[in-house]
Amino acid sequence: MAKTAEYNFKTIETHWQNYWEEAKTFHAVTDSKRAKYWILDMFPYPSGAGLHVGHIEGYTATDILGRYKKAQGFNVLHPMGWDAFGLPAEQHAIATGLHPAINTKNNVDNFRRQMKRVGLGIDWEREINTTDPEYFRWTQWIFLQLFKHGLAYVDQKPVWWCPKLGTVLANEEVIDGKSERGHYPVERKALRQWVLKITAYGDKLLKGLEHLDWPDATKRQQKLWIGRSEGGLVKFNLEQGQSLEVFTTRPDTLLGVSFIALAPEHPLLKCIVTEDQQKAVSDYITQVASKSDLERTDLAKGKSGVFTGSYALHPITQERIPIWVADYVLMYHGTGAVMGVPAHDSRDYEFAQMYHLPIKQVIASNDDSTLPFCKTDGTLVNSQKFTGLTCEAANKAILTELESLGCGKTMVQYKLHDWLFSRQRYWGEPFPIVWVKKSDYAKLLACKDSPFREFLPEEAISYSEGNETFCAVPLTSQHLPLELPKVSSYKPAEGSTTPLQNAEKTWLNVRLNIHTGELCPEDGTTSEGWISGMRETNTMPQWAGSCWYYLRYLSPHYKQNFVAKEDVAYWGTPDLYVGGAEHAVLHLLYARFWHNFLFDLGLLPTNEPFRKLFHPGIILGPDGNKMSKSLGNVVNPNEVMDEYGADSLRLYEMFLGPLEASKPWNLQNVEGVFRFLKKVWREYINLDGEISAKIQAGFHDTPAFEQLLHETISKVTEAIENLRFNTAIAQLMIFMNGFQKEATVSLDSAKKFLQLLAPFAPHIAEELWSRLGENASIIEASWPKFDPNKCVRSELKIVVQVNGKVRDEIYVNADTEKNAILEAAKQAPKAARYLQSSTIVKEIYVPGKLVNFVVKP
RNA sequence: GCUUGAGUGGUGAAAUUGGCAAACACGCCAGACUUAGGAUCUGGUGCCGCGAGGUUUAAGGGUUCGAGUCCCUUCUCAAGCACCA
Repeated sequence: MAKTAEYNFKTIETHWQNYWEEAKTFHAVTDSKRAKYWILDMFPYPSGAGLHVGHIEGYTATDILGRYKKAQGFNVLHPMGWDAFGLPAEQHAIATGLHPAINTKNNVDNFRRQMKRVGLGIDWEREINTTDPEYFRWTQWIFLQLFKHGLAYVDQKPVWWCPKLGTVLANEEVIDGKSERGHYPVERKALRQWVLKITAYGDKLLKGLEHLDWPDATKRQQKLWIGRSEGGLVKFNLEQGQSLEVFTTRPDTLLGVSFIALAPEHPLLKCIVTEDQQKAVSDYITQVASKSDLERTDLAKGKSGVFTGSYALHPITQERIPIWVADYVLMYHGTGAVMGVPAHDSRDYEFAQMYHLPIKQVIASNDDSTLPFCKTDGTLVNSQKFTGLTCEAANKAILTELESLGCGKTMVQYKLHDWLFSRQRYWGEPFPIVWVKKSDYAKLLACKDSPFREFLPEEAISYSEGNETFCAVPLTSQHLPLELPKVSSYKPAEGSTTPLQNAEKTWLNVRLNIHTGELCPEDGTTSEGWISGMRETNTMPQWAGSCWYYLRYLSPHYKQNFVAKEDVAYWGTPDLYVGGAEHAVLHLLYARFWHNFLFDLGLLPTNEPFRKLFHPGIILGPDGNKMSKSLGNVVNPNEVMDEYGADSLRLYEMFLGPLEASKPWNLQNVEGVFRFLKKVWREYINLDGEISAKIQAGFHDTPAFEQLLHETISKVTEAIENLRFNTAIAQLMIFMNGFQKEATVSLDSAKKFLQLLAPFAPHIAEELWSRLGENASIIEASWPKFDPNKCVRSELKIVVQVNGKVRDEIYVNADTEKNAILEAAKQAPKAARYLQSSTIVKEIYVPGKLVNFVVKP
């Protein structure tokens, strides 16, 4: 390349980006002899809008760390991929008729090009894409493992349905009664859906959190989301014979029960409402049903309810307890019924007051017993033989009593629900499942060596329609990947719910040979060993592919398994995971679930995927609001790169503020970092395009400059380790200001500075490095070593305070004794003025820093 | 409402265990070099005051020789949760 005199970032940046690609600078190879460092970014959804400034913030941060670790001698793995299934590509397909794969490929190409333009040191040979059949082959395979082990099932319970998106959503995807994507209203609807039994991992997911180096807020959020609560299940017999169960965390308050409240959706209501209450109850249920869930859970409104006319019998006292229906009881939590203890639960108290139900205090405390008394640090009163026990003791005693009466047991309840795992979309992984009639399933069960037994669960997964029961047959490894069929439309047809039902009949209806494992389109013929079935037409949610993508980076081309044993043995799990906090109870929970599960199968060496997690803050629009199209405050990073270059963009984003802070985009500051880079260039390259004469090989730097260099090495190193890139850049600027003031600087120091700069502004660093005569990439050179001896000062500055106020400063030799320093401090002219007419009552000396005289007038 | 964070110049922000508040940068002011400056360099820039000096980390109180940092109260903002029995 021509050695220009100007800082021509365009030429430089293109040149070094090509160099890294050709030299495979960032290609990582499994090498058990070297220490590894694996940095993981949350992979992006390749949207049509291209890379935005938030992506660049996180990816630059990890790139800086990766380049730094590489210079430190680590075998660094910094891969990238695409979370490419999802709604926008599908909507684009609906609008244009173009297959989503085409749109996805264009977007991916654009994202990759932009990432290269930012200068990210990515190992592109490990690029993965969740929509690649060779990738989702293993997503489907892991699903089948879950299926085989009884962790995937179908259910008809009411689920969140979003009419606008035309699909069901998981609990975690519903925020304040609206869809996470698009903020559309959702409603409850009963549909047959696939569900993953994440609750089976509730305890493991909770316990596993303890040892993770994650932001506290994120751990707390997951903990609350899992919402483990211990308590008891209490059975109340009804007067007329049936029984109902309630879950309670407070068995100690059992003797204070004065009513029972059922959720309006509770199935028992159909048969227990007495005749004279029939109309009131049904009117009430209709009224509640017309409200959205949001309205129902709105705290601003009071509680309401209606008496059913029926009574339950208290399991211990045999008292008659009225049964009510009340909207504050939620069907989807616990048993959908609660025991009302007004004296010790604020909601029950409010309800009892409103309907004049008895309030029986059964717990009292010495210092405060105003009702409702909801704390658990009291003792029991009015509770027969349990009176006098502490709450804790009573919880156990009452549960034991209930158990012996056969109407109670201890129980752990989770707020976490099983994970709704199917979507009514086209652009997702098809389920490798075929539904067959129960009678045909029996044939399969009878065939002991059927290939279809590979993923067959112990208990059949089935659903009924009319008089027929259908059972789920898992495809075998041989059938994977099950690719998406061509469809006539990406929208569900009238009367159907899924787009895949638009596929050819030859895809939808198939025949299986239970002996050979063969699978072919249905042709209406029957012969021995063949059974007929229908494909599952739901697809998996976008979270599926992101549940295990990080593992695929380790063996992206491996055919025999989702990851190669030797690769995962070497790389383990990421040393650092960087990505947005918005996935706290979505991706970060789901991926932990899958990883824990795969660990339990013995397929992974560790149970937790992400030991260390960091959330970069959101970059806000210039107006301080979240960037959004509707506010028109979305900024385009390309414009900055056009005008100032990628190195400036990187420095700018890192210099905006602490990485974890939300901070507004403030383009004025880009000038500062651009000037800094121009200054670096000018100091190294003279007007003829040659190395500046100021940089001299073999020159001995002044001690002060050497000290500045080593302070800079120390501060930059520490700042990178702690991801405090803004302060690292400030220190680089301080160094450069000092550099500028020197008449001559050693070649050695000039090189060391470039090495410190290289992770942040890699293009200019590489360019100057090579102009200084180096042949290899700057990142191959080992990171400068900090020498504390260079920073030892012979003279110390001691601040002199009087009564805590700074009055003067003195300079002393580093080896001066304490008493001599105190004496010198007293002599300091400005300080002496304040000491003259007073008596010193105390002298404080902080070694090497300050002296404080406490005086009295 | 509950939980958890945070609040420092005109702006983005710095500040090891409590030890010189405002580093670095933007902006602004003045100057130098220039035909020119959106290039570059030099100096200044928290607030009050001509000055000596005083004063300042949301507000108030406390602990301490000493508090941006620790404790208490209040206010504001952000995030999360929101009838979870």
